[in-house]
Amino acid sequence: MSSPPESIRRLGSRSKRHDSRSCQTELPLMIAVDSFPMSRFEEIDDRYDPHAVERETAEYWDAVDAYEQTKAHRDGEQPYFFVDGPPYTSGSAHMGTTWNKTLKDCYIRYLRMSGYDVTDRPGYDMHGLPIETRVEERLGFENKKDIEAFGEQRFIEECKSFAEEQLDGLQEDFQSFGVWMDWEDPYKTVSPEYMEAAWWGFEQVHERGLVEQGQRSISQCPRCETAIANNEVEYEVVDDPSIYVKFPLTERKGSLVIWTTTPWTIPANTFVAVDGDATYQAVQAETDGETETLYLEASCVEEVLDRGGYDRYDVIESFDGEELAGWTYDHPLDEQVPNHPDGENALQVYTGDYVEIDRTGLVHSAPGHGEEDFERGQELGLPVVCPVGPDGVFTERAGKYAGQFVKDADTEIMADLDRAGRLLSEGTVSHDYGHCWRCDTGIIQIVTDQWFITVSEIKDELLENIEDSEWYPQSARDNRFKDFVKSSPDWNVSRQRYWGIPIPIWTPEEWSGTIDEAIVIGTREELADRVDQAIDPETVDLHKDTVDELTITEDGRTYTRIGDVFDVWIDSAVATWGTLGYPHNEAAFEELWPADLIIEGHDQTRGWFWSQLGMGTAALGGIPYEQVLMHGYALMPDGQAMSKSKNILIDPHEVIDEHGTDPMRAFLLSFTARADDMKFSWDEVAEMKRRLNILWNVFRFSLQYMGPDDFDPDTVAPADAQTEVVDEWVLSRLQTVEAEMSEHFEAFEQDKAFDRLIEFVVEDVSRFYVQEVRDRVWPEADSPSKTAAYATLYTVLEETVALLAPFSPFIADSLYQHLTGDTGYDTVHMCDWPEQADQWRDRTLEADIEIVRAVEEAGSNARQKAERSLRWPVERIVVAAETEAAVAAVDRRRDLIKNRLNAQEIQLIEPSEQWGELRYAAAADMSVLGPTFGDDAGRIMNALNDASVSEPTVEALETAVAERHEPVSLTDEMVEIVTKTPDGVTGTAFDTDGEQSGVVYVDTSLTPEIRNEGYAREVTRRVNEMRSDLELDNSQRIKLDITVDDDGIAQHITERSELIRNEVRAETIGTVEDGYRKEWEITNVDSDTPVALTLTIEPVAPQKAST
RNA sequence: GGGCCGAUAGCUCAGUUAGGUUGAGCGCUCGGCUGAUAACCGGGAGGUCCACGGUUCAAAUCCGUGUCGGCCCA
Repeated sequence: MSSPPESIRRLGSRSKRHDSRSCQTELPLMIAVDSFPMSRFEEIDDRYDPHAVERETAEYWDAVDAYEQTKAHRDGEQPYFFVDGPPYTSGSAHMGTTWNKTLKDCYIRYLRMSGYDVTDRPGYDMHGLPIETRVEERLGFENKKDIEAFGEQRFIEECKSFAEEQLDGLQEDFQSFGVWMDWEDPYKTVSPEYMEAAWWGFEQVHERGLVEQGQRSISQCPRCETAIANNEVEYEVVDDPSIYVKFPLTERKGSLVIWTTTPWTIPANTFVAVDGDATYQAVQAETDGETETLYLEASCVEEVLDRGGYDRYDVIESFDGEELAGWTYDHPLDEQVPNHPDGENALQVYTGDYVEIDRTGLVHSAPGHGEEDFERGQELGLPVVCPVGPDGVFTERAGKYAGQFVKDADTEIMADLDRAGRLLSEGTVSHDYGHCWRCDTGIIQIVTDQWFITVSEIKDELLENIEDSEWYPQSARDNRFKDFVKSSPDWNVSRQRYWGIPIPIWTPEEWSGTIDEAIVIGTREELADRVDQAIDPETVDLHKDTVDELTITEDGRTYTRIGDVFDVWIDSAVATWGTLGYPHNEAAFEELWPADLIIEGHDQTRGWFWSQLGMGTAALGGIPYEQVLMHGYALMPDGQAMSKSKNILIDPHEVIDEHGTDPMRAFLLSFTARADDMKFSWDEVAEMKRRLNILWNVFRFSLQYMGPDDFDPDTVAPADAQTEVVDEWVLSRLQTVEAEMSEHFEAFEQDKAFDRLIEFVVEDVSRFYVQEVRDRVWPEADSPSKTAAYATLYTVLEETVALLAPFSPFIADSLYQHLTGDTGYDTVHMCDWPEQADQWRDRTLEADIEIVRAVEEAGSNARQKAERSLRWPVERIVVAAETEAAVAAVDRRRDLIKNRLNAQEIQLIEPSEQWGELRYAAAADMSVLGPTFGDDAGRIMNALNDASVSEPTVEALETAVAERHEPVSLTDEMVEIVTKTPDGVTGTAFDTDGEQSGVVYVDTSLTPEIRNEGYAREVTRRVNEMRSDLELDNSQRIKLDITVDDDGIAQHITERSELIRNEVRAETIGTVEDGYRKEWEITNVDSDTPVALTLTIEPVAPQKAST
């Protein structure tokens, strides 16, 4: 993505409330939404309930026109032309579409926040055979004749209303996914404006001389009676005949042997192809005493003769393939098909580069059917005979088979060949065979007249234009896409159907067949000008039923429209200008074209990515999109493809019902959008909900204090407050996260951006910062420390929800409203994307805290080993730092570590020093000691085990052994040095960036002071739990009664009663007769025995508090 | 049959650009915390990095072959 203009970048998030251009200023809205009163710091629900949040936020959006305002807010800024790839309007949104639209929404929201005026018109692909077949099914039609009987016009109406119906469903689906696009004004490929865009594009292509009519071998669906595109062919395994046929040679003895799975193409046989470089053999084969000569490729001989059931054979001669060229043969069905292909060059052997050496190495070729056969036949100037009609029925040309459906004639053809002694072998084969993607009918290859855009003529230009686009990932462009473009044939754009954009070609009576003689119409206006009938270009519909009536008379000749409609891929191919209403509206096209960005799945490489390149290049000489984000496919949890027809799918609505839209979106967006497929996972969606809940809890915590304390974020920014180390740290982290997220977004890696954000919320804000500020916000009295914490939290939260907005727009906006009330924008989606502020970025501090956290982790591990809970202070913590970075960080952040680990003192040991209280011992390795010392080894081992030395060296151990045993010479291999800590001390190593950085020792020795503090905290914790049981407000005062069944402990508690009173907001500690009583058990730390503790609390009536 | 992509802990994914002791979250398990609490924290177990072969001192990573899955093509 390119950078937005400076003027936009400079609008930092902190200044946005004073942005004079905000809609809020221009459109003072009367906001009074009963269901969503957004007064600042109002408490939020106890638990994050996605459904409630989404319902309320959607209502709120409607009430304040949030989408419209957000769009208007960027009106006139730097334009960003995003183009929506139109989903096809048959059926509802599946997980793949959901992922696709969610990605689009995420990037559009991000781009808007980054300051762009983004085009966001959604589109729908509404023409084409799939809809026709669905409508045919609905109406119970069998074939085209039913449609003709029903009436073209009525049928087109039915298709239109079916498509509109489906469109409505999709619109609802997409909105329920929280996608913000211009749902009021989608582009529809069936509208006259849009159809005109296709006409216009086609006319441009024609003017470049790239339109022609011609014969081609095409895939035909005999039921739909139309050509279908290669990518509309679905392959399925079917059983077909597998026959070896002898073609009798005319000028020499014997027969060529060919193999085919389509006996019905033999009537059209025109030549036999061989591999010029292969070796063929003449074989004398014998069966039942009769011999015959067969010609086959050498490596195929044995298998074919075996299949033919011959008793024996001899190879009598060898030929290069080249030598066979020119041999002539009799048509194998010469009696049954008298009018078979014939002529000077027909019924001969030719070389062909499509010949594969399998089966027989000789290929039966019928230019009237197969694509390769057709092309080779054209080269050779052979006649093209196709004795099959568009409905798959043999024509008169097929002789005795005329009137039969081709597949039905297979049996008879094989029988006839057999009778003539020309069937060498007959069997069946299971193989992939093409079927119509809509009606599942087996396709046939036939040659018919079709209209083409001759993209093969501009292949170099296509490949050059590809270079003008950036793909994410780029490898998809350079491998997959280029390969496809290199091998793409001319584009057959004609379909013999009804529901499509009519091809705007009018041909005269007695037309010669050349394009020069035809008329191509580009616009509605031109149509109105030239046709004989009076039509209004503003209102005319362009569908087949209308335009087929229109004639053109020029220079005394009358022209009628050809009957065909466009391949539906033409429709979406013109989307970049169709979506702008071009050519009808010129201004937007001039300003915006080509598209800045398109986002689609990798199946579109051969679909929309290609069709747009082809059409854009042929019509306008350029690629119509500059950036492509190509994502993967949505798969089932087990990695299988989803399939609607097999009912193997995850319905997005089911996911929303179960977990909510925001968690689903977060899940979808947490995957890379760069080509990899996504496996759906229910668990991960639930996990996303849990993570969003953590953010929810952070808000709950913050609002609980900011509200009652009347904190005013508009008067205190962090820069004005007395911020402390953790405040500065979390603000620095925020800047880092913002910088990283922007970087990832620019690289179209929203998944990584999202990771950074969630990690920040969970690890830094929730687990560290909130824990750290709790003590600061608890006291009721105002303090600079508390204010700084609020100001920090406010900034962090406000920017965090902005960062979250593209991912989970509902919860982000809901939290934003709770935070800003009526002081902010009406929606978080109007905010500027938070940019990092250098003033808060402090890398040293961030690195320090990383070390602090590593020390803390090791410290809490050491505490756990010593079984001393965090509630209990420890006398001291010794950090033996092993790196200079650790020394510096621990030294600088002593207080923080003290606080986090509840220690009274932090002692720092530098790498050059040794902690004097440590001792070292050795574990002997007997596998080394044994061979070295023999009998003595056991005694040396004992001496080593008893040793306790002050330095971790072999020399020190030698000395120790010498004192207990006798001097010996030890090596490093003989011993492993182990550390012995003083009594009451446990240690755990810590590391940073994978490097061991030191050891944290915790001294758990008890002192009277520690006992006072520890027992007091045991009491406060339990009292506070009881306050929670009673659901008391934070400010509620209580009376407290403490009874403990141990005089020593009672004494410790008494000595800290002041602390307890403050921590639990108790007015008095004494006898409470009538309160909430609870029995507890605490542990006497000295004797490790349980002690009964009874606590009673009673809320006191609030006096008119002065606080 | 061909092209492209993927395969790493029970699950979802990092790590592959540039070879150097495989990581995270979830789940499981043990423990802790308890004024955000249906939240949160710490410890632990858990791996043939799909298989085989090659290059290399050294391969999850590079090369080759194969298997499985996905997309596209025939």
